[in-house]
Amino acid sequence: MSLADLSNAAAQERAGQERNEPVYRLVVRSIEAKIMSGEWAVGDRVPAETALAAGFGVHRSTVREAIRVLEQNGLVRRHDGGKLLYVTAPREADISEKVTAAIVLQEISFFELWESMRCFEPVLAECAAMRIDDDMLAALRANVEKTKAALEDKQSLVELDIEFHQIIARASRNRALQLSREPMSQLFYPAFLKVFSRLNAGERLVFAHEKILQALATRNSAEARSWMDKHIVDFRRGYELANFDIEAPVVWSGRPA
Amino acid sequence: MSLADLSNAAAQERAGQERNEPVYRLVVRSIEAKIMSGEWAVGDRVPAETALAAGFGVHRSTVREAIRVLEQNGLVRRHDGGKLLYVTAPREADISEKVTAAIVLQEISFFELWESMRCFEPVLAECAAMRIDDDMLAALRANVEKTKAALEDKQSLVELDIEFHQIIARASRNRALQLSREPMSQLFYPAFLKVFSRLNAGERLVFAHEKILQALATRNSAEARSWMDKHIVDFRRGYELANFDIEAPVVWSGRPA
DNA sequence: AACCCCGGGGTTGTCGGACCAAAATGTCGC
DNA sequence: GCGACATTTTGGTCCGACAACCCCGGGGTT
Repeated sequence: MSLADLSNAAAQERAGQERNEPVYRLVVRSIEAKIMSGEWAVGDRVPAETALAAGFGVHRSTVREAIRVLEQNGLVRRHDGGKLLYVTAPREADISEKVTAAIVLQEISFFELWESMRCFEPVLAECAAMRIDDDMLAALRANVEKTKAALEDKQSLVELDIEFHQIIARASRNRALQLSREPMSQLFYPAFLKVFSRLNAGERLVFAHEKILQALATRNSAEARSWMDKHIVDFRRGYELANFDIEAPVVWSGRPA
Repeated sequence: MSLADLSNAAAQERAGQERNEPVYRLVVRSIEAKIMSGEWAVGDRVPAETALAAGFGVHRSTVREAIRVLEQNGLVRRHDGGKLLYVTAPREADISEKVTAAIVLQEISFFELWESMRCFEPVLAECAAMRIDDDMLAALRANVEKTKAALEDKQSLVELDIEFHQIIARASRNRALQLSREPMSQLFYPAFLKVFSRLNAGERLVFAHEKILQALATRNSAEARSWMDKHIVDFRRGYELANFDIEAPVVWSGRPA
């Protein structure tokens, strides 16, 4: 870190598009670049605010605003309960909230969400069939058993369903797809609760999950994909049967635990 | 906005999980809640920093840190060149950078990215076939014509390819899928440049694009999907033929224009 | 040697106040 | 009605300060 960094960024700016970029944003970009380029590796400790301020030749308040931005982007983080700041790779959760907010505020329809899930889930199942390991298979089996035992408890049913799909997503071993799916599922599955409250679809759900599990256990990716697709299509029918408007914007149901 | 807001948030916190949450975060949550609940509608002007500080009973610096967070989340924004802050719904671009950073720093492999694109693009093409309008069809035709004329200029070829897929994504009229695809494509298509530099694949690209365009024009969603799938699979072959390691982590190639 | 307690130093969170440039707004003359 | 000019807001940055708290190492105990 040095004084030159800001001048560099400023020069790049002059040649570029926007003039008069605030200093705190220059600081953000400067630090961002250090992290993305690997100069500051994940796990490294970030210098103290005062040190950064001195290094960049700006006031600590300015540095603090930059840090808030980086923190929000998940590029730096303080270990639970601690004060010290470390470089870190953004996590699912960092992204997920933001995508969730975007979907809600853009008033994206439930149909769009469903269509996305119909895009993701079958592919994830297909990938999972090829790559799932015994641990995850065991977890899935346990999940299905618990689901069978919870046919009466709508709330648990929904939670178990979410878990079922989450395990499959993990088993796909494709972090990019997981990243995309996570926020969707966050908004999608709560709709399950509404549907289950009106319909008695527990049996259908267990049936589908069993079929999918079986396909995964035998590493039959085509079957896994096909059953998952049926499962998702089936859910849409349930949604409409329960008399919900599929074109209505997705709604936001509070914070997670 | 009132003094009560922070006490509410603080109370919620005491009952909740984390103790000692910083005030600026309470301010964030408070404003966030106002926006998500619709109390502050999209398009409304956000009060001045001094007003907010007075309202919440905190120092202006504290409010500013909160604003940086909200700004980063895309919940508030200042209209181009202006100073005033307005409530707004997060946009693609807000999300996109963050996901991009996450993918790079998590060292996600190009294979995972490719698999994601193979998940998205065919579905997007399928949806587009059902919903594309004449304007977008015209835009696609123009794009393909320009591509034919630019067979020698690798750089333009890549840009036109990106545009081609972007138009289709828009034509799908599924904003949720677009949201997911955007960051992937941002990292994916730059790889095109590397491939095109080593292979002379312009003809194949134009051929595929023409087939896809034709399917879209005739609203044949099955064909659109199938050709797009071939197109993506084909790209992977090119990537390997050009002797790139498909398991290597995705790399970050600077800022967009 | 391993462990726990403790206190000083480092770091963050928050505050008060101040200045300037640029944007926003109001005013006036045409 | 509409532009040019004067005035008020507003955001960006800085200075300096202080308390609470974490961090880490030293010293004592087992």
